[in-house]
Amino acid sequence: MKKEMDKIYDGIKVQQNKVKFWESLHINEGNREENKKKKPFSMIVPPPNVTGILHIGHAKNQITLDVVARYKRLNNYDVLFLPAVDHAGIATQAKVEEYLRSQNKNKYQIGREEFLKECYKWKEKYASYFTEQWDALGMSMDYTKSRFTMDEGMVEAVNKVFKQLYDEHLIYQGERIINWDPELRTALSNIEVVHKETQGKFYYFKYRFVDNPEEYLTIATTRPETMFGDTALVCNPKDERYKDILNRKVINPSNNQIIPIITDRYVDKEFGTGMMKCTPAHDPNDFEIGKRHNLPMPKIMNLDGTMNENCPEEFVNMDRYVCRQKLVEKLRNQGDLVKIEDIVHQVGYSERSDVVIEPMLSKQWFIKMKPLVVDVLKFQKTSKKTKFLPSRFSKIFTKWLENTEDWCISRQLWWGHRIPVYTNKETKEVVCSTEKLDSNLYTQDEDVLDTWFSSALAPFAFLGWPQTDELTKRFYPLDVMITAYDIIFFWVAKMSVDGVHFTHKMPFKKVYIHGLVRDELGRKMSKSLGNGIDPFEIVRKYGCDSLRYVMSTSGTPGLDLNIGEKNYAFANTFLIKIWNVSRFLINSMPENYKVKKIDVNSLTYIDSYLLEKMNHMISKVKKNMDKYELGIASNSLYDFIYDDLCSTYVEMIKHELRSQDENRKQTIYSVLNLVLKNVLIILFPFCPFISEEIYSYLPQAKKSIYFERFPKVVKNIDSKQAAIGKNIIDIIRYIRNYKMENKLGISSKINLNVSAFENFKMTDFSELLKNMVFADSIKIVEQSEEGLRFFDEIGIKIIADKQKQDEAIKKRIEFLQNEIKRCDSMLNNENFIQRAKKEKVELEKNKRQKFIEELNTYLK
RNA sequence: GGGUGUUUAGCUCAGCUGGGAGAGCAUCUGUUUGACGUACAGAAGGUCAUAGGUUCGAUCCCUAUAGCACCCACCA
Repeated sequence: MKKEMDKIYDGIKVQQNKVKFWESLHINEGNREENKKKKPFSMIVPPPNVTGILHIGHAKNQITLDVVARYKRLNNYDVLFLPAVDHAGIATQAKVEEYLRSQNKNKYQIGREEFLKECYKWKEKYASYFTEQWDALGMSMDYTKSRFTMDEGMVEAVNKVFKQLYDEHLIYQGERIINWDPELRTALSNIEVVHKETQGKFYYFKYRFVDNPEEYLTIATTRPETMFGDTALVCNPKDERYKDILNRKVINPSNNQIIPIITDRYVDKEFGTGMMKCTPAHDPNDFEIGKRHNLPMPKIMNLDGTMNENCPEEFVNMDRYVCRQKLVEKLRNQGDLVKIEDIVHQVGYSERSDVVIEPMLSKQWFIKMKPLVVDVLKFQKTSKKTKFLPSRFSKIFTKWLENTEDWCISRQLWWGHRIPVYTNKETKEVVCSTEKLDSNLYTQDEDVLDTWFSSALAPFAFLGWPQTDELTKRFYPLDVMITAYDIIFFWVAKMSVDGVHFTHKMPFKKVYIHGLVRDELGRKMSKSLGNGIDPFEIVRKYGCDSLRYVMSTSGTPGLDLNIGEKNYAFANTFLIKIWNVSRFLINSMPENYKVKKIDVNSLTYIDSYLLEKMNHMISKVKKNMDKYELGIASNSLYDFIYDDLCSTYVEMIKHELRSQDENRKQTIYSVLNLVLKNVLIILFPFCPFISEEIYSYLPQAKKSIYFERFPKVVKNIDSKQAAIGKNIIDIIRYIRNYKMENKLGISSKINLNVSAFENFKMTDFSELLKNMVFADSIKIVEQSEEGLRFFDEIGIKIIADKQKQDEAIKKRIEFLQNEIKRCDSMLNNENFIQRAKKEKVELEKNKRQKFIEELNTYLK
């Protein structure tokens, strides 16, 4: 009993059980014994944070990866496609703390050990959510090798890397100005700070001279509360205006302390009054000045953003912004406020907590980036460099590396890789050790490492480094890293640095950068706008394939893509179309149809035409898939299915399928079977569920479409036959158009005069035209017959209403005359003849010749 | 302040070695309800941001200008 396809395409039903089915075939697993002779291909998933739910950006990224993985498998590669999740220090800790608060607890009450247990619980819970979500996206990753950035192997890798960098003096501890997040109470690296234009105020205060309080300097600041930490006023040494007052001292109006006036080249004479205040412990530039001049560096703020005991008593423990207001008020009352101006300036915010960052002097761990970066830059100048797609990102990448500063890697968190540095309790000796040291003798550094410290090791550590080289030998460097442009600096750059330093290779051969997903109006998706699209909502509505089709095929590499409901509906319509045509074709084939190879000699004109179109499509898809141009690739598939297969070919062979001509039908079956199979295989990487489902109804299908290989072109197609097929299609279009223009009605009967070359298969042709354009009778005439319209060698004359026909001919003549004029103007241009490509000139000449010939037939 | 991208049909976007402007949606007109949640056939709609330049020829290459977007940067 033949299995019947459902009448109606149900994207949700179609995907049922398939993920499990594929898993049972072990085809997603890399490096299996039976595949070791194949060429390797490797990718890792940019690990999402364990904090929760995959959003549309993840969907875009991960589906793109998956399309590539499936495509490579079809091309007989042994694909290693490795899933991972990131422990995401700050983000996860914030979530767990939030949870604790809901239980009326906090981390200090339960202690570090208990807190970490909570974090692990959290991680377990969300890591399993990810598997569910990945299944819903149809991901074909190798779960037997999945990794977590804090699993045992990663701990070993992180410690090894840390120790080596430490021993090489590339990791150091230093007292420097860092970005402090008062909300999360941790240091942040520079790239975790987002600068935003913010409405602020410029406050001007009087710094009075000690020797004459009536005389003062006007100093501007945007952060008055930092005045408590002022230890000098500074001007440029070349500033003539101030050269006479340099030996005098001024009173800091906020705390009445006496501070000197110094000079430093940093100060810009032209800016403001040319005199600025210097707060070494709370501003990176002031810090540098302070160091140069040995200024005291009092800190005036607590770690939670409140004022500390170095401030006048009335301000101690006051929030920084409350303090700002109170202080300004106080100074106004004292008569030390000159004016307040509104300004818009750039203010740094924490990427995570969105509070204003406080630059603060603090002891932290840093990686010395310069020497590491130099090696990467050297690599990028050789042939072993990593190629970026689109290539402009290569410039962005190197530019960032050239300008990067030391990386602050310590975080004052509990959740993460603890810094493997220990202090001997007695001798105070400091040691870095990859092994945990006895806590009776040593105390370990309290801080943990920046999350990106571990994810930077992903390309080789996920493959087993340093424990085993089984995978790295075969799959490292990774073939491609696919990611959005927003984490080039966070991740791609750091992976490159560690990759080059620890493996002496760039960790990936190619980096494919895609854009961010936005809404139809090009706006970022955000909670406050309520314009976000949950990818799983789409999956529930249309099924996974529609989402996958949109995510992998819309947009251009490197550019953002604007997507709305319409796109998904469009994709769904396409899938419905494929479903229906497949159902029709499969049902048209006889039960137990035995697949036969195509016999090139038995093909009709339109068979050849279709197969040649298919060949084009196959090569175009392959070419573009290999360039990661998924959108262009899928477009050619789309066009082929809609135009060539459905609208043209299937319409043309319908009547033949109903005929009694068994030989002809056998030929059609063999063509249809091949074309349909190829279409499904090519569609498979994009929309695996529907492809697998329909495939299973094909005669003599394999167990899974996975066991098919990417289609090859059909050889020995007679391109002359195909060209005639094209002529016939044009003739049909011409006749239909003629009817439209002459208001004849599409099914009105017409008569035709036809002239063709000697071996033209007239019966095929007339049969086809009867069915396609209701040609009642077809009369064969000589080439010289009056009024023939030529399609290459086939001449057509429509016999209908004489007057209307004359009009049509008149129009045609006009058109031809214009075309000839155009050709002439080109061909009469000597420059064109001399300098244009020969083929182009030839082409124009031939065109002209044809036009003239046709025109002559009318003018006779 | 520096840098990058972008500007093509009403909307969202293609246009990959410079050689007669394309798709989807939306609009309109036909035809069709025996693969198709309709589909098919067709129409309309564009000085390809603007101004120069290179070229026999420019949507495509170069220069400048403008709008939009993004990235980087310590200007008090």
